[in-house]
Amino acid sequence: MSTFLIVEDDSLHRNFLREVIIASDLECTQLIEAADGEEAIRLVHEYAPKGVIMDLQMPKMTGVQAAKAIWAENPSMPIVFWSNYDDEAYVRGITKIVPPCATYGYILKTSSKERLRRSIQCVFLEGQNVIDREIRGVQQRSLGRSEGLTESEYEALLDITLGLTDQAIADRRKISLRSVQGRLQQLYGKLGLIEMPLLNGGAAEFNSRTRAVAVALMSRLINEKSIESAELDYRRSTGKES
Amino acid sequence: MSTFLIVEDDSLHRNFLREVIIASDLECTQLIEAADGEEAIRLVHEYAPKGVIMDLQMPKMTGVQAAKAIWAENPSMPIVFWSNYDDEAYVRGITKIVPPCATYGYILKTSSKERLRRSIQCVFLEGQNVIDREIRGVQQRSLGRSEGLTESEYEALLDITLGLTDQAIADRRKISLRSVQGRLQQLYGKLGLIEMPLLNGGAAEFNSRTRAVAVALMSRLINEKSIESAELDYRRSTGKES
DNA sequence: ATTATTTTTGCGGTTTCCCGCAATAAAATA
DNA sequence: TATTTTATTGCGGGAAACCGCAAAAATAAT
Repeated sequence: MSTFLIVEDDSLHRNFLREVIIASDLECTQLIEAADGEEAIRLVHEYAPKGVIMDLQMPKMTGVQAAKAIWAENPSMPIVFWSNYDDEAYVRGITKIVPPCATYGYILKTSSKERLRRSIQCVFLEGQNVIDREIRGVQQRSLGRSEGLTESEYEALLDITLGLTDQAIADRRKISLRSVQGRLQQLYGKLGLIEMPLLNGGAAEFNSRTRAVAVALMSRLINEKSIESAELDYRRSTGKES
Repeated sequence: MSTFLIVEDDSLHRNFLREVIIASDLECTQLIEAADGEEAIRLVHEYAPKGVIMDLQMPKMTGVQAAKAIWAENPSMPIVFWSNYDDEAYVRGITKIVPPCATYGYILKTSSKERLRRSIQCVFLEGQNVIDREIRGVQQRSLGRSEGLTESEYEALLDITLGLTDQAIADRRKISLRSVQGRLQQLYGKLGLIEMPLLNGGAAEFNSRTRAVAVALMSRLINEKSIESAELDYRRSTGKES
């Protein structure tokens, strides 16, 4: 007997997933459902399902975080991520935490029912990793003329997005003040903030720091969820008040 | 004969809406659908439906913008917004553009089928305005100890979110540099940025400017979509390159 | 081991931001 | 109209941020 877990907050989508799984020729004898990450973790614990299929965007806890928790206990658990977005923030988050032995899939919600069904079969039956083509593009998408961001730069981006000062970042990352500024400089360059030739002799139009956040947000390098988890992360690493 | 228009990018939700409308005892003889704002505007033009029901979050164009365009030509068109979010950014956007003579509804996607059906009937049959209770809360929700933001302050918030410098804001809004800073000061206060007593004698932990953006984002005062439309707005008001 | 390449760091100077104090100007209220 | 309240502006100083230049340190490549 095999159990599968659906993690998805929208009930319409949950029903849809249920249908697809039933139609997938998995020998699925039990189907359990969770509406958010915490519940998912609990249910995995309790039922030890054969596989999980989950939305990335959920209340309380990102799918990425939930997956991390699940994999922490159960590194080989197959997980299919079914998401609306091709945000770099998500993809980066996942590829960073997927254990070598785990099989997983990343399917966009715009995919057809057929494609989703096939992908589910590939992951849960064949143990293959399946990543939608559109996503693979994101994995090494270059932003404008430059290549993607370094881990350091991405970190710095999150830090300024949180509103930290240079000094605070320096303390946190254990590097000098000037290094922080160096990384930011690098970041600004890659985000294409420095090219404006300042046509009119007037003052600068943009503040690099805040503009960087805006650009990153608009080009989906980061998103609201990633800000929230960065915030939690920061809180945990400093004052331990929840 | 009466026509209704569904505007929604997610096909599952579109099907759901179709079902509900059909079950609503509207004398609906024709049901047309659009997957994004532009298409919606076109279809309204072409079919002159009796009413529109639309998602707020869509590709290319926010529901708010689409509604604005529709109401510009057809100020009395009844529109039901069906949205995932109770973001202040959306609510503020809508209440700013709804014409006095228009009837509209704002229903959350978490509402039950029944409630949605009833709401649709109220709007399209009875010409009532229907706003989910959870939303009404947002309309004058107070942020922390303070009341909501002024229009000026909200504007300023968007401006710094875009990454504009104080000077650029001053130019744009036709006020002095110092006024901009005054408004920001006000904003920082309302966002609760100034209370940290700076426990350790160390340097400031947060940069007010960027921190304000982070806080606003996390408390849903603004969202990604509102940034994007603010960006367009700004571009249009200055260099007119698209 | 040696040579490239990248990162980190320091110095110094300019710009921008942050904000208290206080005088107008404008708007709301009595 | 008189009075309160609120918003705008100027002044001024201290704190961050921004950034070019260039040396030292750490990494990667040959």
